Amino acid sequence: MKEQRFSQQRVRIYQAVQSSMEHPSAQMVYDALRPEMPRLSLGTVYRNLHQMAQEGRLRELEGPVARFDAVLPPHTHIRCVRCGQVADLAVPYDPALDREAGESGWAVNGHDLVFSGLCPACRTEQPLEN
Amino acid sequence: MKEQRFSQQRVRIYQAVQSSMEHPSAQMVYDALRPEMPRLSLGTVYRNLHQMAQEGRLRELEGPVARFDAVLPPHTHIRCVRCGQVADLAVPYDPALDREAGESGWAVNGHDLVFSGLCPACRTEQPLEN
DNA sequence: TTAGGTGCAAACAATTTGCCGTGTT
DNA sequence: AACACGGCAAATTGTTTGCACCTAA
Repeated sequence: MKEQRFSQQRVRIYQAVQSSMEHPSAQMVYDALRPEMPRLSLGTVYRNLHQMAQEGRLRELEGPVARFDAVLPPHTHIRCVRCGQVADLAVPYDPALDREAGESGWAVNGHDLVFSGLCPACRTEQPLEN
Repeated sequence: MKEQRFSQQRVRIYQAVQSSMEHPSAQMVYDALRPEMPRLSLGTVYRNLHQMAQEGRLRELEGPVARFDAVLPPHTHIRCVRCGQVADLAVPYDPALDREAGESGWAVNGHDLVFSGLCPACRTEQPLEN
């Protein structure tokens, strides 16, 4: 793997993910940093998030739009099907399952336990009629 | 909800998902049906898959590219990080977790338990150097 | 007959990439 | 100075949608 440098952009992007409670998407990180880094480009945000995910410095949560988490130990998430919000959830995550899954012929990396539903804000909204 | 008709396309699209072991994507369904339905369009495949998912006749598995499953009872999946293949996995799925998650203030729909790793084919491939 | 469905092409949205000048080491 | 990195804009990819014609009921 290539040598790593510490550009201001990379550092600030990492901090933006780490300091956010909302498991931000690339766009959210971009929006958060733009005020203080007006020349920042969205491509750079994507490049760095993806790179840090590959190095294992960030965790990428997949879905219709990718979210990022600076908390590395695997844990449970819940995603709002209406607004896309992602939050941590205090439901136990069982690493032992990975061993069990290993008997399948696959080389198992790990697993994601992701709930879905309506977040507190969205559940009170009008369900959109049709 | 609107009246449902049974167009040939919808029926064949459903059958294509049901008869496939591979949790096909829209593109895969399209490719599978094209030989026998040369005028089928990819838009129609997307429209029908999405509609049947909303009706609950299909289950949509999200990820970088959406996959569809005709087996409705929730169960465990595993996805290959290299080729994207999705398979069923004989790791127990615990519906009781949904009740537990309900204490969070969210209106919980359910959850997905998705492992990731390398499928038998990909694990023997050269890990791409860099 | 009449709503819902289809094909097609254009529109979109998320993400990736090539190029070339800049900044870190 | 060397090579990784950033900005920018164009390119890709997955998915959705508007419209005019078609078809199941």
